[in-house]
Amino acid sequence: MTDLELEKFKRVLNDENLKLTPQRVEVFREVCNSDEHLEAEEIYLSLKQRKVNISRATVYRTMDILYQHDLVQRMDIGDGKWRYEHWLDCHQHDHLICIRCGTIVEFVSHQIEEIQQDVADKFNYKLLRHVHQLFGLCKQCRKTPMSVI
Amino acid sequence: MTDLELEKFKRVLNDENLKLTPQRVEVFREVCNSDEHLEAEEIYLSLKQRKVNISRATVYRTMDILYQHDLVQRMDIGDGKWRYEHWLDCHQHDHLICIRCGTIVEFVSHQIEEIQQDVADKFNYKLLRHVHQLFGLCKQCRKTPMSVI
DNA sequence: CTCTCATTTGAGACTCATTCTCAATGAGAA
DNA sequence: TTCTCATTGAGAATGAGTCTCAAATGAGAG
Repeated sequence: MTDLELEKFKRVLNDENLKLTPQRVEVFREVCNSDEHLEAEEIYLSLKQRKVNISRATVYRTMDILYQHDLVQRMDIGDGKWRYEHWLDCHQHDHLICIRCGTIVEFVSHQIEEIQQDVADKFNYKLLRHVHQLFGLCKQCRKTPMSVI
Repeated sequence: MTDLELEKFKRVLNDENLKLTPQRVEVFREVCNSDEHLEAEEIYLSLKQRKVNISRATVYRTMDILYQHDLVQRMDIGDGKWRYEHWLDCHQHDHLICIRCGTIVEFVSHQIEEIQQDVADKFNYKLLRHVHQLFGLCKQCRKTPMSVI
């Protein structure tokens, strides 16, 4: 977690009249220091392993604040769980997901972004955000026959 | 529900050694006769209203068969519920969703499809399916000030 | 048409991610 | 340091979806 990140978090808490608590800082640190797409439960368990005992409720509540204020990004790959990734200084990107091993690759296409905007314009929608996920088999997994699953 | 649709369903059931039961037919009919993006619970309630009492479990089980065999399409807009739409003779399309009123518009872009394929190729993934959703405000809702929510 | 039996159904228990409740604690303004 | 609300933790509650199991039933065999 960089100073910049912490500062930004403090500013958000301050602007929203929320308190800077050790629990909130630890949860934010956990997400900042990982490059994975983390589930709330994983964050909870990582903290626990580091002897930082914070309740699940607080983890969920903090992730909500972080998400609502754009300090983290979240995604849902259809299994009913949110996955979070740190987001500061990151540009928008989309995901390519291996349905067998779960590997997630990030991609960016300005061309697609332009077309998305055109589509929204065409239907008179004000475009606010999007979800774009490609599901398939990664290099490794496409080699292994399906029967091995 | 067209004869063609029913035939296709019968063929699937037959191929999979599944039985043709009145419950399965009624659930399939319900989806075929709607142009909405239906939740399982909505299907259950619509049937109930028509005095067709089928248990939730059977609705869920039938939707699963239909989805697994490509007789319906399903989508998840991030609220933890699957929404189903009938699919026969339909080409692939994506969705533009109003975050205020929930209106869903379908769109197709061959250009985006090509780029998606290029992205998958680039990372050596075998592309199997994708999720592409644009979230925004529809023509009506962008007029109304946010404070009205 | 009847028999047989594996499949299917319904009712309700269960799962699991997430949210809620509420008493106890703590941040931070004065 | 005091005061006051926001925050926390523990566990209950929620809700979509799945599972269990006894009873019912489709459909092939005779």
